[in-house]
Order: sequence, then C-alpha cells, then structure tokens
Amino acid sequence: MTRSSYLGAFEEIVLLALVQVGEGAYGMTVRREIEERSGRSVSIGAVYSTLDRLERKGYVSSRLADPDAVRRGRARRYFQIEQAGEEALHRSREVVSSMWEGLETRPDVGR
Amino acid sequence: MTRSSYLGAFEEIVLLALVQVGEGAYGMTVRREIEERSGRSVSIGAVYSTLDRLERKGYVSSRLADPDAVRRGRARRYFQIEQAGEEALHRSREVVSSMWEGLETRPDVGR
DNA sequence: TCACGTATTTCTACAGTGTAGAAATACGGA
DNA sequence: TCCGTATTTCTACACTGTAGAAATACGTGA
Repeated sequence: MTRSSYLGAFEEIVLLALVQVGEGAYGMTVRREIEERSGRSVSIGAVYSTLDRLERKGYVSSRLADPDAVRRGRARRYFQIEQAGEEALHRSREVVSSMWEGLETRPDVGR
Repeated sequence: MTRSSYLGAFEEIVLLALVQVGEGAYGMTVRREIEERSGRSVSIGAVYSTLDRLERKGYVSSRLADPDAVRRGRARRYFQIEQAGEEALHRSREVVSSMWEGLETRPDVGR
C-alpha cells in the first residue's frame, strides 16, 4: 500500500478502543473494549500486532508500566493515541461519511 | 483473515460507491464516484480487483453489457450490490458507530 | 479493409493488514 | 524453589490494497 495515510478497518477499531479506554489502556483492556462494544471476538495477538503497527506509523505511543507496581505477571505496556492517530481517525470518518451521504435513509442498504 | 465477514476499508468504500452510482455502474464510474466523494485518487486496477474479490464473496454481481450497445472499446461490465453486500455494509456501520459512541463530541479526536 | 484511437477490462505483482496461537517473560506467593 | 497468573512477544500465513502494464474490442477514416 506504499505507506498511505489510510487506516485499515481493524486499525481504526483498535484506535477507537484505545481512546474509549483512555488513561492506562493496555493490550488486554483494549481487547476487552473491542469485544464489549462490537460484540466481535478478537485474539490478543491481533490486538498487539495492530498496536505495534500503529506505533511504527506514529499513530500511538507506548510506555512500560512503572516497575514498582505490585502485581504478578509481565510488566504492562500502556498505550496512548498520538495527534497523528487522531487525525487519521478524523480522515477515515470524513471519507466514510462522504461515501454514505444520502444513503442513510435507504431501507435496503446499511440499515 | 480466514474469510471473516468483515469488510476491509477499501472494500467498504467501493461498495458504497457502487450503491451511489446505482443502475448501470461499472468500473470507470465507480472509480469516478470514489474520487469525487472522497477526494482520494485511486487506480482503476485497485477498483477492479476489489470488485472481483467482492464478487467472489457474493457481495456484488456483474453482467456484461448488451452487445448491441453502440460504442467503441471493450464491453462494459456492470456491477450491482447483492443483499449480502448490503448486510455487510450494515454490519460495518454498526461496529464502527458503536466504537465511536460518546466520542463524537470530543474536540481532540476525530473532529 | 486496415491501421488507429478510444474505452474498458484483465493480469500480475508485491507490500501491507488481519488474525490466531504458541511461546516467552516476570513476578508474588505457597 | 516451584507454580500459577498476567501479560507481552513472536511467528506465520491468508487476505486486502494498490499500481501499472497489457490485452481486448469496437467504430471510423483513409
């Protein structure tokens, strides 16, 4: 795709879940958010690789949890959306809604 | 992706363009519709391969133009959306809007 | 009738996305 | 020290996104 600035369908979903979870979002909570809102079940691997790709493009950033956190298991990696990610979300939305324009009321399509 | 019933981002755009053009849509008009509405330029090859894939999934169907059509060039192939395509569009819309829920008014994201 | 221009589809190729599942990591507690 | 638990990381592969070149086919003017 030659590094276009368009989001893939699942990338958009992951980005939105990240925003919905907000402060302190990490892999597991992002997955839960997607499953709860969309009713669609996704593997944790799918979430992480998408998050990684989004990070490579500068749409999200991540940091490891403070090491003093008292809990078991591997350290969490917290994610947050970056400005570029917000812009990409904005563009996706604009494009899709301009494509929908005028069709919303058609009972045969989309609703 | 193991044949999930989810549409890719570009598949959704092509499907919507098809509906917008309506009766007598074919490759070139679908492309024009996408370019006009989204402001995004796409190659004709991209449109056709997406249309082909959608057809294989049963989301659209096509038929060759009547041979008596008086015009030059290769015969047109007209496309139309199928019920399954309308349903897929519907599902995409539902999922994305449930992911957006509550964020529409946030000035930092998406608008 | 034949070379041409034009309209359109088809083919090919490859980078990027979607996705699952298994493996690795790391820590607190018995 | 071993174990269970929480979480990330790795790996692999099918599918999607995309461009561009090639093929096809017909009407027309010479």
